[in-house]
Amino acid sequence: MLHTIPNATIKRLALYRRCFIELYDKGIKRVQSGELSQRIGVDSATIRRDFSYLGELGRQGYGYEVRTVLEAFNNLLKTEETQHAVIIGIGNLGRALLNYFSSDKFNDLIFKTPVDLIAAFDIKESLVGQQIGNLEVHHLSGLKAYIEKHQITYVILTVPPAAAQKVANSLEGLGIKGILNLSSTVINVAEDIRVHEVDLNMELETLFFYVLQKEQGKK
Amino acid sequence: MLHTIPNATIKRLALYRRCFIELYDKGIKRVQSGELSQRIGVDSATIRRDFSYLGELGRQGYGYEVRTVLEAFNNLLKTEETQHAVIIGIGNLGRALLNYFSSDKFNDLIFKTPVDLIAAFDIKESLVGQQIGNLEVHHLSGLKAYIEKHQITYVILTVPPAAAQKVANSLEGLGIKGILNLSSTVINVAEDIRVHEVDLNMELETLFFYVLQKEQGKK
DNA sequence: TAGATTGTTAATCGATTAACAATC
DNA sequence: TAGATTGTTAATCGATTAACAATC
Repeated sequence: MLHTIPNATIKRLALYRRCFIELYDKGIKRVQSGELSQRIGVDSATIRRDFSYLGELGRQGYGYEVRTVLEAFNNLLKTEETQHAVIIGIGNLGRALLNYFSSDKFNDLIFKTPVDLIAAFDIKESLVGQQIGNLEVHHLSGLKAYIEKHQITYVILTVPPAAAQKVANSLEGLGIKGILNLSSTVINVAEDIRVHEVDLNMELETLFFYVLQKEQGKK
Repeated sequence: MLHTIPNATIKRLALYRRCFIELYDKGIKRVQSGELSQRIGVDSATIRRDFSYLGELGRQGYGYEVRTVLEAFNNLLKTEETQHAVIIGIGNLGRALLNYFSSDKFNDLIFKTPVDLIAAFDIKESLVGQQIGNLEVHHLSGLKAYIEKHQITYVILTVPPAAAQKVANSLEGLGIKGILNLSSTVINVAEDIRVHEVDLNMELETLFFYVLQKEQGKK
């Protein structure tokens, strides 16, 4: 096992894990790199190479034990302190994410969730106090105190674009490690906070550019 | 101008376009590659190289005219027939996307939208006939007829994971070019349909893996 | 052992970027 | 013209993958 995982591999880890959770759910006990390749569309040599960064997970002439690989992922996800997250902005997108993440069904050896979502925030008075998913909505004014008290390290940002930078500013210096930014605008924060941006508008446009390119290739 | 745009460039095009729309909104008339680099975190040489695939957009010693670049993007987005999309699955995520895409504010020279979202589908009888955003919800049973009648080429898929493959199957052979798959599961469709997958759960996990890696690098 | 698939080597491919000539 | 920044060349870097030795 080498100890620096390349960026290209990191980007595929979540895909691998989801695939193995699906296999586990289906009761499939082992799988080979060639079969995985077909399922997820990644070259089998790339898969073997990627897995080798996580340890020697397979057995020659046999393949990979589903359970062994899932446990390797959980070891990777295991951290000294539990990681807590809050979500800010309870519009439709915020609600969708609350439903994904607040279902506390899995937290055992196989299905450890990397981050526990424990609270929701919004500026709208009418939402404050409501229960959505299984979390209570707090007012944005209490954000800083909450983050400090509960040692929050991750933030899911689903506020409108115009509010994003202001909220992002208020997150600095509180020990936040990462922001999943779904606000459709770039935010600037201190270097020590990792921002991962997803813009669904851009995703549709990227799909469109790919199709366009493919069509032009034909001519 | 070269005529095959590399994959790495295609993945950045939407980011560039969004940035230029923001600049235009702010009334900024020109911009240089170095300044762009700071805004979006892409090396200035990469930006110049990427732009050169779209034509000679800049002027030496001057930079890029914001309007000129936006027009170049719109030429790229311009297609012989208008591209229509439907959204399938009107849960919270579906609603969030409806609000993004059904606002028909922009469709001029500067802000051409690549795809027009024109209808929504769900299997729930209670939603059918309702107006969400500015679109009407149809019953899923009418999907095939609708796609054929209105020459739909793009589908935004926001159904639960368990329903995704079945819906995807029903989309084959109808002229669909691309699917934006937000259903949190891999779908298998014919080769001629491009699938672009976004899983918000995986995105959070990827952020977590990046932070983990960064922390381990420190030790 | 024989058969099969992993883990890894080495070659190939594509993407990034430093550096600078072209040129506005 | 002088100054500046693009567009592009060429070098570097990182990712992919064919091929196979290691080994279960």
